[in-house]
This record gives sequence, C-alpha cells and structure tokens, in this order.
Amino acid sequence: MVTGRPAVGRKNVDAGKTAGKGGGQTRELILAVADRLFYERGFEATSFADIAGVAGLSRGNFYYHFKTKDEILDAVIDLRLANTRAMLRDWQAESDSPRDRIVSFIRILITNRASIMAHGCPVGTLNNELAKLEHAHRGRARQVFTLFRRWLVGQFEQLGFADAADDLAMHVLMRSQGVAALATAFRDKAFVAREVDDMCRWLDAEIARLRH
Amino acid sequence: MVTGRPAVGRKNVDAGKTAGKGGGQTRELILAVADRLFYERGFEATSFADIAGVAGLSRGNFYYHFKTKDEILDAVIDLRLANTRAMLRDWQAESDSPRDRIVSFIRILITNRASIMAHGCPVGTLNNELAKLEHAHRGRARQVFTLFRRWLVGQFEQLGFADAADDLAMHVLMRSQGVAALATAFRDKAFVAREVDDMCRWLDAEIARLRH
DNA sequence: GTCTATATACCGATAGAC
DNA sequence: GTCTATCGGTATATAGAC
Repeated sequence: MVTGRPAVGRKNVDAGKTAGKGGGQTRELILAVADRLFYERGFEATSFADIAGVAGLSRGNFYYHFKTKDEILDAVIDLRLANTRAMLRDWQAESDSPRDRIVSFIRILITNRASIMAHGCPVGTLNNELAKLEHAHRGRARQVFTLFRRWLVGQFEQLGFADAADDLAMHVLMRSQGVAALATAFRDKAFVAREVDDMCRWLDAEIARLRH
Repeated sequence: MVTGRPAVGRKNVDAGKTAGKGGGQTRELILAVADRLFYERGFEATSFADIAGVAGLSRGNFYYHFKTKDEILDAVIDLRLANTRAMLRDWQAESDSPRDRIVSFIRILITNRASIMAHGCPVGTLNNELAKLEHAHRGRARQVFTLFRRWLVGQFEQLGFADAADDLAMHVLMRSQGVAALATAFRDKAFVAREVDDMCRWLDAEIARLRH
C-alpha cells in the first residue's frame, strides 16, 4: 500500500529500448506516479503536469496511454485493489492464526506511521475526497474498503464469531480510520502506538469473551 | 461541477437597504456560504464563482471583503471555532453530569448522521485536505480538534480520571473520526447507531472501572 | 459597496510532426 | 510511442465604472 515506494522520479533515460515491444512500461510508470501523488496531494490537486513532471514525460504523451484523468483514477484504484489483494494474501500465508493476521492488519498503522501522519490513510482519504466531489468512481474507491472488510470478516469467522463477524470487522476498520485521522491531525507517534496496543488488547478480550 | 445549481442562490434583491450601515452583513453571508461549500465540496474544489453564485453576489464584489481565498479559509476556521465554543458551552449548561456531556458529544454522530454520510466530518476532512495540500492554515484547522480535545479532557477530569484524561479524550475523538469515515464510505445508518451505542457502553464501563 | 470587464496563469484535452 | 504546440475553459485576482 504505502510500503516501499519505487524510485519514481527518474528521467526517461531508458526510453527507446526494444521499442514497439510489450508496451505497458510507460503506462505502469504513469500509474505508479499517479498512485503516489493522488495519495500525497489528493486526486483533484494533482495535475497532469505534476504527474508528467515527476515521471519525466511530456503532457502530450500522456494521452496516448489514458484518454481522461478519470481513466487514470480508475486504473489507480485497480492498482490499489491488486496491491491490497497481494498484501492480504501475504498475511494469510505468513500465519495460521486468524488472531495474528488481524494483528498484522492493525499494525499497518505502525508500519506506515510516517506516511499516515503526513497524508492520512490512502483508502479513507480517497473515499472522503471522492464523496465530496460526488465523483462517479466513488463506489470503486469504496471497493478497497470492502476488500479489507471481507478479509477481516473471514478472520473473525475462523475465530468462531459467526453472526458478529461483520460488526467486528467494521469495528476494526473504524478504529484504524480514527487513528489515521487523528495521527494526521496531531502527528503524535505515541498516540498511534498506544491505540494500536489498545486495539490488540480489545481483540484478545473479545476472543477470551467468546471462549467464556 | 456542471450539475444544476440548487435553488439556494437568492439574488441580491434586498441589496441597497440602509446602505453604509452595519457593514458585516455581506461578509457574513459570504462566510456562511463558504463554510457550507468548503464542507460539502472541499476547500480546493470550491471556487469563488461557486460561492458568489450561491450567495447571489458577483465575483468582483468578493474581493472587497476578502483579499485572497486563504483569507476566506482563515475566517471560516474562525467561524467554526466560534460555533464549536458555543456548542460546547451549551452542552456544559444543559447537564451537570460530565458523563452525559460526553454522551452529548458522542451523539453528534446521530444528530448529523445525514450530512456525515454525505460529506464526512467537517473537522476531520478539512484537516486531511489541508494536510495533503501542505497548506499554511493546516495548524489553524487542527485548533478545532484541540477545542474538542480540551473540553473532553475537562469532562474526564471531573469524572476523576486524572492522568488518563487526555488519553481517554483522544480515544473518544478517534472513535468519532473512525465512525464518520466509514459512515461516509458505506452510508450505513445501522452501523453508526451500533457504534454510538458501543461508545456509550465503553464510557460507562470505564467509569465503572474507575469506581472499582 | 457592488458591479462589469479584464489580466494572467493553469487546467484537462487535442492535433500533428517525428 | 513520444514529442511540441495549442485549443477552449476556468481559476484566482485586479481595475475601474457606478
């Protein structure tokens, strides 16, 4: 998600190799830069000139790969969906314990703490911006939330929470969003650490309560 | 933004009455419209033409009252700070119980549920937008959060939570922000009601835990 | 104090040379 | 597939008539 940004700011020094071949290279560069700038500056505040400047491309070339700005947004959301699915798969593979997997989710607040304090949660802030713009892709942005939600529901179901799984999943998402929002406003590392610990304690208490 | 303008935009039919008198009238109209549009559409997405259109004024007249857009933002934040202080004073007067006052805060999620589901929390979303823009008034926007935070700290201190008061205040703020973010994304009234109930139960449990 | 008209810059998007 | 040049529209902001 916000993990290890590739070195996006290169000039197109490697252009014109194996020309005519597999294509997708410039397109992927544009998407990587747009993904980052839409997150750091916001969707509407990011212009084609901004993206082109960082990617080392001309504005004109741009429209060969994407017809409109909304088309870039759509592709960026696809990219985020794919990256999120990959991350969820990694967590699934790393541990057999649904409890530990949920903790992995909670701990992205620590892993991405620096970027969250600077620019907020990429999922929540894009949703908020597109909601205000009444943008056509608002529903697509929500899909990233839905991806996390369903995955969390699966974890809670494996823990034995049958009917309550969705409420618990939404509760975990809610807390993550709240911590991210206040982390951006106050930039307080200790607050983030304290709330992450509190979420883990809450999770273990819920599990203990289920086991009676 | 080519969508049909709502019929809120009165023309200045009442212009030219008691001319030269009480000044602040047009200025206050501009601020009220800007406050609403900055919330509903976002700060950067709202143009002078948008505000002028809704207020029934010309763009030119605008600059008689405010030199720059940032100056309007500054005045809107002042307005929100004043409105927030008034609301906190009302809650203080309405009840002698700090517990009930905190519940009053929690229940704005219900009171403003419709607008929150449409446009998010006005405090949190402005903070997020200004953080991404690295806007000079970012710190001023945070002051609204700080106002709520200090008021909540006072309530928890009156309840007898000495050193923990600030942590608890931040926890309440965090939950409110999280609920608002997900309410905007999923537009689920039942989710908001459930989380509000859960927050009240958490509050009473914390109070009970303090009393041993 | 409010208006019209305009300056200047940048936006998203297009056309066409290479 | 990438570039330069440019269009039409809109943004913030200003000048000056009334």
